[in-house]
Amino acid sequence: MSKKSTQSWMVKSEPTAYGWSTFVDDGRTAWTGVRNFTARLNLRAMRKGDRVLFYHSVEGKEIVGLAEVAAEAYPDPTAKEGDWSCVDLVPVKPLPRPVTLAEIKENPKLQEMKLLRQSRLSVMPITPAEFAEIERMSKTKSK
DNA sequence: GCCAACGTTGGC
DNA sequence: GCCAACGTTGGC
Repeated sequence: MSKKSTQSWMVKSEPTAYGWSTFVDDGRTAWTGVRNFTARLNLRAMRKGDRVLFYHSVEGKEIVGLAEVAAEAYPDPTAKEGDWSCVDLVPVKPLPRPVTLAEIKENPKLQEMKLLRQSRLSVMPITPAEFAEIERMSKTKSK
């Protein structure tokens, strides 16, 4: 039998539009509104149980929590035209402390992250090494 | 099919 | 508020 591999991802959201605390209050949310082909590809590659880092863009500019894919890609009900997808996410836990964009920029191990390389992408894959590093940072005091 | 113009995102 | 990066659109 084969062990299911768990992929890691990151989604970005402006906290004024939809922040972590609202997400926690909701308990579950459909990640709708993505209108970018690369992001759509990533949404469709998500598998139930995959880990998803939740990043606050514009205000905060930090990774605040961990979520999980609860439902794989299905047609985005908010799309009036075009072929767009969404997934369902559930919050798992807040990070012990947020990991800021500034810290990520300073970490040599995280220089290849899409967050830095392609700042406009709102749904992106995270490598296992990057995920582990972010997890480690979140358990360590910021300077 | 190229490329200039324009719109959007998101950091600063 | 500005601007860089990037995606999309439309003229040719």
